[in-house]
Amino acid sequence: MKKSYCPIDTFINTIKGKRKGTIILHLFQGTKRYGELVKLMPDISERMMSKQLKELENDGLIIRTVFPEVPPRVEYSLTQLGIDIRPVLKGMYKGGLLFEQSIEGG
Amino acid sequence: MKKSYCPIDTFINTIKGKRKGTIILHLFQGTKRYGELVKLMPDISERMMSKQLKELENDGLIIRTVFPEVPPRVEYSLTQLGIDIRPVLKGMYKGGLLFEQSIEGG
DNA sequence: CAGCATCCGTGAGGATACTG
DNA sequence: CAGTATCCTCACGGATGCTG
Repeated sequence: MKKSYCPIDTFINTIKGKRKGTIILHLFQGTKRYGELVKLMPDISERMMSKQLKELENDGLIIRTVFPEVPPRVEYSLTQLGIDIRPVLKGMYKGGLLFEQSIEGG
Repeated sequence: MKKSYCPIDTFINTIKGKRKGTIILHLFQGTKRYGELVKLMPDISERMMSKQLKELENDGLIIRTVFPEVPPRVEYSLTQLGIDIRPVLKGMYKGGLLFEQSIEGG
């Protein structure tokens, strides 16, 4: 993650990746396994899912925990930073609903 | 603007364009002329500025008013929809600050 | 003053196949 | 199960110049 000209751009650049917002939204429900996230979001390929997850991890928003089991198990959960932006994400969700209403309304 | 799989993606897709967040932030201060916006954001080219402004207009977030004068004058202001998302944008701004702190903190 | 036209490079993201 | 590797496309955005 790189500092931008304005904090709002820092924020946008961090969460604008493909379906990142939805991934975080799902993690608000609690820790999830990789396969669970894939099933929850059938429209994104596994390549994209792992890319986005890795970026979110690098940006300090989520934690990746590997369990040394067979078959392998990997769980994803939010960091404190990820939890902190929950109200913002909720606001964005509501904002998205507003936008969609304004489409339908013409 | 196109409806997405999840409202939060609708929102992100609408404001993820280059410097759109900052443009809206400036318009919270009140109506601004095209040249004012350009001066406020020297790092983005005029081509980009007019592109972003047009997209924001198409998405129903800002209003473009042309004054039939010589020399020409064009003013940009927020629509009700643009005003409605003010708290969200403010939250994103604060979230961006959090992210930047977490960079500096390591 | 407030743009648009044109050209072009880059990288985000899609499709498919393979692996520890 | 949870990824990675490879290849490819196209639209986002940069640079520059022109116009009503």
